[in-house]
Amino acid sequence: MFKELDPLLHSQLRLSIISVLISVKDAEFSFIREKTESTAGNLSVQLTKLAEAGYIDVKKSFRDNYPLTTCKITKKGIQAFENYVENLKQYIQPGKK
Amino acid sequence: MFKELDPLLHSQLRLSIISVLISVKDAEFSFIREKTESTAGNLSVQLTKLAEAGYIDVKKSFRDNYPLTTCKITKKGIQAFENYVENLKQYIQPGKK
DNA sequence: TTATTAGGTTTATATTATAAACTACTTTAC
DNA sequence: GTAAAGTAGTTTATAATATAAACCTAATAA
Repeated sequence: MFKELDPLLHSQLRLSIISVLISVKDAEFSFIREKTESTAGNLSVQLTKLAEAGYIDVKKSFRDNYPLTTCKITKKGIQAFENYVENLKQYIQPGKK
Repeated sequence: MFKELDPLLHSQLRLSIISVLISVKDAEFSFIREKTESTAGNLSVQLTKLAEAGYIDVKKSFRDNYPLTTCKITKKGIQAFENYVENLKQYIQPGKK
């Protein structure tokens, strides 16, 4: 009856991250942090998980001598997100086919 | 930016339960168990949580000598569900204001 | 040169979800 | 009438997650 909700996406913070990344080319750590209003530690952990799953690519570089982490959603990530949203509809549109 | 997702509803099983209850007058434990494909233990725990939050009413009776647990969503539960769905849209409809 | 800030990561703790074990009966078969 | 199996759950223990606190390294400012 109910399709499984990808546990990696069914988390408020990770879903926020993907939601932010889906509509931009890429995003910096601090930008994602502001948008999602998360702590750096939590964000770091969740970005790592999403990266390990292949949902995002994380690029580490330097800018003005400081480390800079940039994230970009992958095709797999987009696919997973779209699938998640599709499955979720079963839950939130009761009665609909 | 992102509104908080009610942690009580942002759980696959509890969301399934509410999703089932929202479209029926009431439902028996075993019916919910079948629809949600959950184990009895897990279901019992999650029903208790939803009841403690006032999202559902749980009625215990007997039928044919066996215990019978019947659940019904409350106004508060409906409200919470509608609110949850509304907030969730921010996450899954990127770009839409 | 030590104090503060940037930009994170790692580790520890608290919270959740899930599964396994248990309770309290009832029915069926011997 | 009593042992075995089934119904309908609850409780407890364990595994998985999320979050926060502490830490790290290097850069800049005082």
